[in-house]
Amino acid sequence: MKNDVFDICEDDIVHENVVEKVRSVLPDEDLLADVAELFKVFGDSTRTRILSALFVSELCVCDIATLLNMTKSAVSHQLRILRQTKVVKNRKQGKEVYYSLDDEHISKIYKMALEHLTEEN
Amino acid sequence: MKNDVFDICEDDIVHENVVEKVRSVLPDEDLLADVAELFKVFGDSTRTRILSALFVSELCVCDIATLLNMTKSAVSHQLRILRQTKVVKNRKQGKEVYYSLDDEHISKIYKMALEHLTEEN
DNA sequence: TCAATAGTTGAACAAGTATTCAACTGTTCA
DNA sequence: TGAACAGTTGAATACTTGTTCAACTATTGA
Repeated sequence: MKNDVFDICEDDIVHENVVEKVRSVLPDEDLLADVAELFKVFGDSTRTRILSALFVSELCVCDIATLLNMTKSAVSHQLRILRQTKVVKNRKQGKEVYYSLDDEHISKIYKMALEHLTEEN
Repeated sequence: MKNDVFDICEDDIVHENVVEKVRSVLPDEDLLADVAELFKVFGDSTRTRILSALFVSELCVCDIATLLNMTKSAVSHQLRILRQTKVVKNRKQGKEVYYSLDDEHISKIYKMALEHLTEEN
């Protein structure tokens, strides 16, 4: 049987008081969108590989491409995303561009996730 | 001008010793993929909104749908993802299914991200 | 000055994903 | 028993996104 047109819950069944309580303390929608954007940056294995490399040492694009066995172009595109979100910074020296981590908070979040996945309890 | 066929760095220019050092301490590729998968779950604003609601209180699907102004179907699809990744758990009571947070580590990571975005320094 | 290399960028393509829609299950209650 | 509602699910659609490709800039060194 088909659902009602809007598939919306009935007013007398939803827990109105609970919903209102939650709504009143919920963070701003824009902030939650920012949280999602931040996590999205880490939600790609190419970028997590780049980041874990940069935890060890500053690296140029060529180094990273070699390390990950990817084209410079593909790496550069991902580095742009990491740059725009202030996760990495870069400096130019001659023909080469060196990348390193920019943000300490980000590192902590990332390492916490790694610990979460590696520890057994 | 066109790049060379594979767009790969020249052997004599890449910093071989640095690359080898980094390669030797880099976490396992599968683990880094898991990290990315974990973050991907948080990388959607619908899911971050669901999670921040569940931080406040256990809620049924109908409550969440009302709170987010979404269809039950859309919410249910996202809850499935959160269930499969062990971020939330559920219990059935009568016709209703109640969802709550499952993992304490996850909560810490999430709250750290929120702090990171809200504090100014 | 010009060839060679590092790196960036925009467009195109392919793969992945969130939402919608319709149909379905399971539970309640009259 | 059957109508009503909560919730789930698979397929379709629309949108997003990572990689490739080709062309481009900038710098070095011969």
